[in-house]
Amino acid sequence: MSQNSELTVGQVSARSGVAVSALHFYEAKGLIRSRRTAGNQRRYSRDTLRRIAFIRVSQRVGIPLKTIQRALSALPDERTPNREDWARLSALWRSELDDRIRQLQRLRDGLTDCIGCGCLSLDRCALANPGDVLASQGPGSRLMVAPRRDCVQPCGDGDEDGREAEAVGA
Amino acid sequence: MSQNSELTVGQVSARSGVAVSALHFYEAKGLIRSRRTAGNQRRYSRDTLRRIAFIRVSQRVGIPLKTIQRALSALPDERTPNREDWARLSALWRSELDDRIRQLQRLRDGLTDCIGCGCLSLDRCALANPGDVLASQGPGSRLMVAPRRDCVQPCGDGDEDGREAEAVGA
DNA sequence: CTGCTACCTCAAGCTTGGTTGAGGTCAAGT
DNA sequence: ACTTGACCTCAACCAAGCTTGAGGTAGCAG
Repeated sequence: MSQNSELTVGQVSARSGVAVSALHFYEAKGLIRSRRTAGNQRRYSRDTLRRIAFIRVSQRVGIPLKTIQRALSALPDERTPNREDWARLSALWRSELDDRIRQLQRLRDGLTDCIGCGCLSLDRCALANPGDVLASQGPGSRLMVAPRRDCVQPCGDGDEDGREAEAVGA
Repeated sequence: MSQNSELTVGQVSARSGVAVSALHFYEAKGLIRSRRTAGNQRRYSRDTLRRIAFIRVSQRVGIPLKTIQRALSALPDERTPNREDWARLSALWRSELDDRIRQLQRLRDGLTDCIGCGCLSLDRCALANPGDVLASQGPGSRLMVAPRRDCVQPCGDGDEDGREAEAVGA
């Protein structure tokens, strides 16, 4: 058995539930590293599993791989990361996560109001989060709703007219 | 002025903050519709702004465009949607949003524990959400973490060994 | 009539996060 | 020696959600 404390790519895949191709991909992106055998095969140290765990958790928080990579690169090189290292890293996402939860909650509350009034006026309802730049740091790629001007103003006041000036400002 | 209650694409873009190209895109995907002038230019009815508002909100909830499209297609054709219509639609995302908030909260709590122990053991920590299939319904495209087996088991028990059998199943 | 801007179409390109496939090697079992 | 399975590389492809660019039209001002 290859219980030599080193793992093959297949073993890592099986134990992590991450496809081999994804592991290659992560390696290409610098998220994990491997030693090569004489025959050019990858061998992973056990803490790679922890890296992968971190990657998966981070993805679920909604962090893009690039950011995860940057975070991981803060781990000590040539020393197996210890508890504290991982704790420090995990703590990084904590506030990110808090933010995202708060955003969604605001969105939900707004939406609830909106459901009540049915107007979908974004002045008063859901999207009315001016300065909500961190918003939509959603997973995947760009939703990037914020940077321009997040706010649509469909309904003026009553139901569905609204000609409240072309105050769109360039 | 084209205050004829119909809007040009540029006006809609300005008022919604959505790029003209994106509006074309939405139209191609069947999320919005337009009338054409004799000269083949698009003219939008005012409720289009509300549709766009709905689209943006939905995206922030993390709903993919295709799903949003399906939802929008439930709106009455050839009758301007009223409050109730919009309210019904918005309500659709309500539970979705609740789910996502709950997921993130669980993730946060798990992560908090994890920060304490620093082990990043996904048995006990953050990712240990078996059967969490709805998870990672994140925006953007696929994070699709769940369908296979979401759980990595990096650390056995102590710190960084863990050879708890190759119980990886299949 | 010229010129300008806003508009049109269609195709190609971009980013993220991978997967799929072709063509070839390594390592182990018989 | 041969076969099998796991592994290797590299390029191509996928889906979402757009943007960019080329080449052309519409419509208004002067």
